[in-house]
Amino acid sequence: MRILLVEDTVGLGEAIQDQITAEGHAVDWVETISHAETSLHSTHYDLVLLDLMLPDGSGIELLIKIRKAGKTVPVIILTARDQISDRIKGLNAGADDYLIKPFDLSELSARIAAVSRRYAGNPNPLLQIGPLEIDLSKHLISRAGTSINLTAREWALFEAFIQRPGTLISKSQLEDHLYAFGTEIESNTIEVYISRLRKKLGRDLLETVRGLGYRMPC
Amino acid sequence: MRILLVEDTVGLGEAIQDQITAEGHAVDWVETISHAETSLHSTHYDLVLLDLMLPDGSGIELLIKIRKAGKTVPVIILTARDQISDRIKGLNAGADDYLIKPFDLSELSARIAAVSRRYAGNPNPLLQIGPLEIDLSKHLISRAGTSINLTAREWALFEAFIQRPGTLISKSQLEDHLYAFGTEIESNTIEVYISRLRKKLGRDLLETVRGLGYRMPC
DNA sequence: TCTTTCCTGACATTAAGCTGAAAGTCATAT
DNA sequence: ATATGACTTTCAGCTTAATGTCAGGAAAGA
Repeated sequence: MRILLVEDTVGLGEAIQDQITAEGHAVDWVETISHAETSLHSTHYDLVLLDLMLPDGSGIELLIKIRKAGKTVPVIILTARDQISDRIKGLNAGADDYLIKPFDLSELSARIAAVSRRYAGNPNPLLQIGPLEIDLSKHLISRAGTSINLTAREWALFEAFIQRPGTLISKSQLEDHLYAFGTEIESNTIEVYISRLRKKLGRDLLETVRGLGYRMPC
Repeated sequence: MRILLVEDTVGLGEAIQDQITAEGHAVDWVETISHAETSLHSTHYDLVLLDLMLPDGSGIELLIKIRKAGKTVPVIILTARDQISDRIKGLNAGADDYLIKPFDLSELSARIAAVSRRYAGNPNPLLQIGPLEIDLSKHLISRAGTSINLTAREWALFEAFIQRPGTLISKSQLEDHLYAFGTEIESNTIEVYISRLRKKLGRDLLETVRGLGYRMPC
């Protein structure tokens, strides 16, 4: 895989570069948004690692530009813990995953591996679950030809089930999947979103296992 | 295997870390409950080694939290000899094994090996018991293709038998398995649940040993 | 037979989950 | 700036399922 790393903290940038290189990927490391744009124009990347605090602007802007240009390259955002609201913005803007700084390099490797499995393996994975057709890379769902729109949160929740079909997933696991570390949820948000997903995608898409969690039948 | 070591005695922590690392496992060593929680949130562990006397509380509390969150990660408790009553609490809270300090490092290795055989060996254990197929990780039971739903309590009880097939298990042991330390049961609840399990899973699944307990034939 | 232990249907109570709607956030257009 | 609309979160009332208890009957052992 060829990876573009956009990060202006030199020490962290080097560490990430070393790690990824050691795993056999090709890394281009740039420190500004403008350099990143240049690189993205001239080269095809399989993955972008994007810091949000950059000298010439916010990484979010770059992400938005990338998506507006119709590029589907997966983007993983690297963000500091105190900018959790960025997470939402990023999800809305089309990020694929998040890492909260400081993070473990092995954690980064795992996410990269996940992305490479999800995308590189089959460039346009079309899942079929029941009557639903799901295009993971484009965040599109359709049933019988008509497309269904999910909001960022709804998609994030749905994704948790897609990744582990048939598996029982507890509410706290779902919270971990939806919310950045440290975010406290003090209501039945998960239940509400389960309800919305069912309404949009079909009542029998998600099975309740009372007291334990939810499961999407394979 | 990736192992989380929660231990605040520096000397002991180092010794354990060295030993485990030498055996090829990955160890994350933290010294407080709050750090342990952080790590558990961000990373998947195959095993937790948990000291009970920690600067910011008792390891038991952490263990209870882990189990309440529905996580089944195996936990081995490291405790001093004079806190044996903790042993009871720990077992009730869902610990998998115990080591009394001071312990031999080779003893620790043996326990870790046992756990790794039990869990990591078959990541998706599919048990076959009589006509039943049991997928432990997915909490699924099926007989002749049709799936059977168990409630949380029923599953917990069934689990006790799965873990020790062929073994005679007394009613009080089953109560210990089902109920948190301190919960008093003043009725024939266990009998009722045995009855319910038999109804759902088959009459001859569980054998009554009058006056002593129950046994699941292997 | 008598006693003890166990089984199981029924039921009140409690807990978990569902969902419409209000309130709060944020992004974009005016 | 302000308004608008989309999305998110919380709340409250409701529905449904699980739980623990009891009681009467069945089975086992003496």
